[in-house]
Amino acid sequence: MNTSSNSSLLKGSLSVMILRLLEDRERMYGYEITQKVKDLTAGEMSITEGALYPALHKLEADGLLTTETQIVDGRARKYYSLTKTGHTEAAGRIAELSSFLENLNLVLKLKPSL
Amino acid sequence: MNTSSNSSLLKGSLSVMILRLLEDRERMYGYEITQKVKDLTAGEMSITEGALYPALHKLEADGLLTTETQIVDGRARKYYSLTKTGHTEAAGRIAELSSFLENLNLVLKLKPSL
DNA sequence: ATTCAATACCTAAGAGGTGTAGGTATATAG
DNA sequence: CTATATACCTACACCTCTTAGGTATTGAAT
Repeated sequence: MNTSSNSSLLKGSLSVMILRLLEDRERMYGYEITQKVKDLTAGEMSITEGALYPALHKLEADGLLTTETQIVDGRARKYYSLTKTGHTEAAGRIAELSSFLENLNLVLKLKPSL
Repeated sequence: MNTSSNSSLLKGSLSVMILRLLEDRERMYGYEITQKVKDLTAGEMSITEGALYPALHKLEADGLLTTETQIVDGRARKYYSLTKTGHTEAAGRIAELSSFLENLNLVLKLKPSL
């Protein structure tokens, strides 16, 4: 994936993406998240499993997600859902990131000084 | 500054901001960059010196910036400018970051699935 | 039969950017 | 004479991410 050279994430954005996806979908498993991100970005963004699983585990350890494992077609799937705290935190972190991105854009798209 | 608790940068965004500011202004010194970012973002974003100076030094070591020191009002200022390579790299990195931000927004603003 | 791709989870080690917390020094306002 | 703004710097720790593995099942292709 990523025909172009760079696919590196910006530190901190991954967990917020996970939170955002779970706000929309209620219940997702790891592999599904990687595919959903690829779908949404037309293959331009891939999240690596080495980043995803630790992020998921941390979110769970922090009490924002709960898990439920199911066997589907002979393979184990670990479904993640937002806890009540997770819903609240998700809203806050998404707002925070959005605000940061707006500020970042103010810098990136600054009007040329004459 | 930042009355609110969080002011942390997304890893990798700082050097691109520096490059972007220098595309606009030709010549800037460190302290000026911190002030410019505050101005542009109405005080909502502050870049810490502990991040700024190492970033500036790395950009210089990588050949993207050159420096010129001047004494102004009794204080030393170290002016940074884009090298020829720096101009090229700046364009590339800004495009890369912009592309990443668009993809990130695709995830953050995804339409609710019905 | 065997091999490869996709599905599905995981971890360890290391790199690298950032924040915290210092340090030095000058000019100016109170 | 002290505090604030200006102006530079570094060391250390933290934390995310990438790289590079590992295990296992299913289904398609050879």
